[in-house]
Amino acid sequence: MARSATTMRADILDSAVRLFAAHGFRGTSLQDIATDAGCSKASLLYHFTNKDAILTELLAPVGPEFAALEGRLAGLDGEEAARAAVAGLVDLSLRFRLQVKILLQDVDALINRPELPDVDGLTERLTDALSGRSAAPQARVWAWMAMLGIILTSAGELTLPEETLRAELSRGALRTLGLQTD
Amino acid sequence: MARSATTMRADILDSAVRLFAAHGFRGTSLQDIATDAGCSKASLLYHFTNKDAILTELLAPVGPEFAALEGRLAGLDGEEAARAAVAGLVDLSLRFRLQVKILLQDVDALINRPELPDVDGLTERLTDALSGRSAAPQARVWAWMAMLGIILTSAGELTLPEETLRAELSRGALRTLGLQTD
DNA sequence: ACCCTAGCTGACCGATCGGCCAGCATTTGA
DNA sequence: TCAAATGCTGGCCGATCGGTCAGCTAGGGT
Repeated sequence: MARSATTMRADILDSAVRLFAAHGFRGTSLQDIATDAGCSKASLLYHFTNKDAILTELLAPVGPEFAALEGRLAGLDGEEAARAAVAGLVDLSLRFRLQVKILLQDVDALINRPELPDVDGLTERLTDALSGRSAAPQARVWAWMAMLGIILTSAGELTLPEETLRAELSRGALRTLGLQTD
Repeated sequence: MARSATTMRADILDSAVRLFAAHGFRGTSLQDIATDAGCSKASLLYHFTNKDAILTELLAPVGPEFAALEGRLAGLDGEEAARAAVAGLVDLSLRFRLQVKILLQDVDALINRPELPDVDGLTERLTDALSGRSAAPQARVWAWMAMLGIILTSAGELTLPEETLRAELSRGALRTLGLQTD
């Protein structure tokens, strides 16, 4: 027994999340993950029932976090809700950069997974919060959520310190949404 | 001879651009394209040397258009350049929605193709145009270019009339870049 | 009438994919 | 000490991938 089951699973997930983010889910083979994790392909399938289960598990922590954010937003209204949503989503996206990238790459195939947050619900809540501010709040919400996702995935090109990135993302989001920034 | 060579090539490209945009380059097989185009897989490879050649050809019109835009921007400075870039990129992205979606889905694998525009050059030019306006203009440029791309690909969710979309995209971009909007 | 050629196809190929399984090696508990 | 359980692996399977090829069919030029 080289590594404990817990360690092995963690190593596999670490390799998988990096490779999925770099080359996409379809573009990463089980052999790629195995090589990166330093074990055999068969060993992967001993610890995980199949390739999909690996994806499910590494996305698992994302869902509850988004749900919690949505719960927090439920008690707020209008501009207050929008500002809280911006702060929350920027924070979550920074903490789950690789997962966000994976989601965006195969968004059409992954969007309806049960373990993922209800993006439609979040979008709707944001749209409601901003209603009356524009003829097309829907477009703005989509716009900055998209911006948020992609910019976080440009890790290679964007070599900004995390604090600068966080500030710029929040400012850009608030501006896009038509809210005043300090 | 069922269809002329010209018609057949056009039909194949039409099927391919839609399927690549919907399911990604890797997620679309030659058989998928053939079925959609109403011919055999072997017929595809009679008209195109390989799968990659199909992608190359349907992306071909994008490169020169972006190069032309970059040329136009070369004669401008500062805010004027930024506003022209916004208008130009919004226009191009609206005209090449499917191609932009394909590019964004496999951006890491496709970014360095010779037939594609020099995105780095464009980004650099925009960054120059905005220098002095922010501590991190690079982040803003990336942000709204990303936003622009993704928002255009959300065709299913976003059912806004093109004029509204164009106006919202331009306004959002200008705001993100820190420029005033009427 | 003829043939030549352009358009097209089914059958097939090697490579690679996700996944399965019999069995080996190491640790653990009685 | 020894058997059971756990971690792990090489080898194999069927499916599917992109791509090749010999050959069929239908017009068009002479």
